[in-house]
Amino acid sequence: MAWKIDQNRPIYIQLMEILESRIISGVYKSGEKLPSVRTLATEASVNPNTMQKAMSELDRKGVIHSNRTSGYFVTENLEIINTLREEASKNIIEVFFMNMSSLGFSDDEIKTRLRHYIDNYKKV
Amino acid sequence: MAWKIDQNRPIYIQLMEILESRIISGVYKSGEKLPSVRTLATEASVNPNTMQKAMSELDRKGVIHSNRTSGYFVTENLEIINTLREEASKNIIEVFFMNMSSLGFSDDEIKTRLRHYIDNYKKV
Amino acid sequence: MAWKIDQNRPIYIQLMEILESRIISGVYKSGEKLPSVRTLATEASVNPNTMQKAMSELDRKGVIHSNRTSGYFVTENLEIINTLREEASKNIIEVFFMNMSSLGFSDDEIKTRLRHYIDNYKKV
Amino acid sequence: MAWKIDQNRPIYIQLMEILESRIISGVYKSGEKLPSVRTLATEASVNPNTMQKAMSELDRKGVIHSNRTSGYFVTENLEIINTLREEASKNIIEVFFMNMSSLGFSDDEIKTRLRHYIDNYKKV
DNA sequence: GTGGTCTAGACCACC
DNA sequence: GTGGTCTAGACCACA
Repeated sequence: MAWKIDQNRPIYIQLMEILESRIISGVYKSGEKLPSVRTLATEASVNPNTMQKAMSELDRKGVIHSNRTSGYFVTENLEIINTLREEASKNIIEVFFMNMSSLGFSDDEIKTRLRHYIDNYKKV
Repeated sequence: MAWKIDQNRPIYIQLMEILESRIISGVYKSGEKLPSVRTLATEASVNPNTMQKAMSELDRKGVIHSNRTSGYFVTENLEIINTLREEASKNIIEVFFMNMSSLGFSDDEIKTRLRHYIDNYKKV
Repeated sequence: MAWKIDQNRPIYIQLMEILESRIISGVYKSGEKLPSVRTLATEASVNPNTMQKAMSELDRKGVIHSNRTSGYFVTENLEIINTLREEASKNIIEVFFMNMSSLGFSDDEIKTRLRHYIDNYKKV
Repeated sequence: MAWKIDQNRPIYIQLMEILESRIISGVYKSGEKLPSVRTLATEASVNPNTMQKAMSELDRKGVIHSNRTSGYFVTENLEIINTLREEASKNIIEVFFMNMSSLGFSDDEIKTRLRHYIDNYKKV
């Protein structure tokens, strides 16, 4: 996922989401060192202070931790990462059902269409 | 769906999408008169010309048609509306699988989580 | 033919053309009385003086003649009408060939297409 | 054909017609680059937006296509150009017969006069 | 320099 | 009042 920022929502929140998704997907693996705040800020075209805020929030959540002098590291606690993973999954699924409902699809229709899609495109 | 416009994509395209989703979901029903171009433009906070362009494109697609002096009407051709509906459905489902995949979920994991979600929240 | 006036050419010339075409086609028959200048001017939405000029020019050409007090009449001389007819015919044919030529059609192509059209739409 | 615009019909439609006739007649050949929107607009003394509309409609019809940054090009699809050519031809012929009929010429008279004209002016 | 999009403001025909 | 068209002027991404 690229650094696509929506100006209408707090930027540091969006930075957190992107970093979390990279951790979930394994771009940044458990125990690995993250790029420096300055590097990430440049990459994302945001102020380093904003990136710093995002990372200290992630630190507070236990997702990453700093070694004071040597930068940020992804947590070694796999349970935390797993929780992120579950939350992200549930969130995407909820948004999916919401999108379908808002177009007037009933739960049954959604299930039918899902099954149809899986049978045609995700066949084993 | 409100008139939430992303400035990075052509506005008239997004207006078309929003109007289509309203037709799909039945906010504007087959054969019904739409609000006037000017009214919709004001609602969406865009220039009337931009809304006009969106609507004439929808006209060209056959989704709506104009009666010159009496406004725009949703097509009576239910097949066209149904096609829109099918496309929208497929699109949402594809985005859903793409989002899950980009977080590292395998097709099997996605199915499992879907089933779990349905069993817990969409039980009959 | 209606009173369709092109503002770029002299109006009285166009009025003459329209009146002549009505005589050629028999709307106004040989020997018949024409509507009054004032009536025709109103019909055509032009100044009565302009219509008057058109008609006195037609008078000069011998196509119509005035009885001083009782208005204008189409000439009884069928040869004059016939000449008009021949000229109009030739003119339309010339414009036709010019139009085709200006689109790049050779004389042979034009003939072929004419024959094809006649065979399909003007069969006896 | 010059840029002769009739103010009573939509200008962009007439621009389309003129551009099409230039393509049919080979002024702009298949695959060739057209002058820029702005250049053509200046030539025709119309607003660039109006010319833009004409050209994007021609794009939609498949007659020309744009390379975004390098301008518009005439389609390489000769079939499309040929279709334009056939339609234009048929249209001119129909107008010709209509004009003759409206002057009171019967189909047989039209044929006779055509033959006469061809024999005298278009002899091989 | 190219096409593409958008806004602002105006005028038209139609009913 | 409706949609439709046009002009003027501006900004953008792309190469």
